[in-house]
Amino acid sequence: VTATRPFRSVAAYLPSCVGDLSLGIVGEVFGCDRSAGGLPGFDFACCAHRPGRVRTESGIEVQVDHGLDRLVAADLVIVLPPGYAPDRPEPPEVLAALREAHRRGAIVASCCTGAFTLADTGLLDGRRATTHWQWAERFAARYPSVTLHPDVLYVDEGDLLTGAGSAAGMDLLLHLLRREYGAAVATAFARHMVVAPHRDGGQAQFVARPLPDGCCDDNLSGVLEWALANLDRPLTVERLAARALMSPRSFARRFREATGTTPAAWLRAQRLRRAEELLETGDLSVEEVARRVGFGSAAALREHFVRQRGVPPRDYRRAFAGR
DNA sequence: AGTGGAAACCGCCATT
DNA sequence: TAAATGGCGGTTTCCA
Repeated sequence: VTATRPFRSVAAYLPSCVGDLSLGIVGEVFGCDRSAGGLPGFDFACCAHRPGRVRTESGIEVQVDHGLDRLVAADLVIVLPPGYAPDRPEPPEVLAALREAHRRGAIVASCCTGAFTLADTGLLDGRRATTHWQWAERFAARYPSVTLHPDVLYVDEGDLLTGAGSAAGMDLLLHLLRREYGAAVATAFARHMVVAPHRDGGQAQFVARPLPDGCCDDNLSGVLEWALANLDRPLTVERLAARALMSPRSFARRFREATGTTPAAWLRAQRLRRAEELLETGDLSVEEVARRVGFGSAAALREHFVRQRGVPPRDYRRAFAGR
């Protein structure tokens, strides 16, 4: 995982009746040339079992020029979901092509119920995965050897990634871009598409559970924003809870409901993310970076950085220096 | 690398 | 009665 060269050749697999939004997202990210803005360009292809016309879920006809051979040759394969219930598997040749692409070193990702296709290949056995919450129960029953995480936005298993609902495909792709090309590139893509630069993979699929009574302005999100703006300060659960006008116990509970993680883990992730940006763009010393993002010492930053990224901060900076 | 103190996490449970 | 709350304490994790 440490030394993967960024992917360049991207293939999307379109089942019949492909979901419009998933297709649109991968097209928007990989199919549109943004190299004028200094962003990486991709060799993007839509692939189907057989080249020809494919109708999307909403009835739009798409001309698909490529077949499975192009899919096998890609660095990154994205399995799109069919618009119908994922009851019948894709043709065996498709599953074989996905396995072959993976064997050749490709990253294979799925959106939404595309996870069913991915699971049908057997590649997900013994791995963690997610899918749309609506199909989680059926998925778990059909693929007992896959560890399903039904309530996260996406799951990164390195060479295999699965995204939840179709819009979470956006989060999945931004995460991939961040992983392979760095925070600056991912943020630039996000800015282009005018979406939030990053939602963490562990974030709950139900981010804002609508409350029936009038109390829709829960101050949790406000506190999170405040925390982001004051990352360099020592932020304890107790202090955050006080700011949210809750007891620490309730705050922790509501926090998990809303974000899927714990306050400390979330804070750590945000701090690491900010550190990545500073390392990529500025030339601050590692000590200074650690101070600015709220780590008590450079050693603490280094340790967490290595744990999450696999490389120490200096190497990370050097790897992205030329971009 | 090891370590001691502090913070965080989470199940449990009484209370509202 | 069902659901939310928040305190308690055992265990884990963090960090200087």
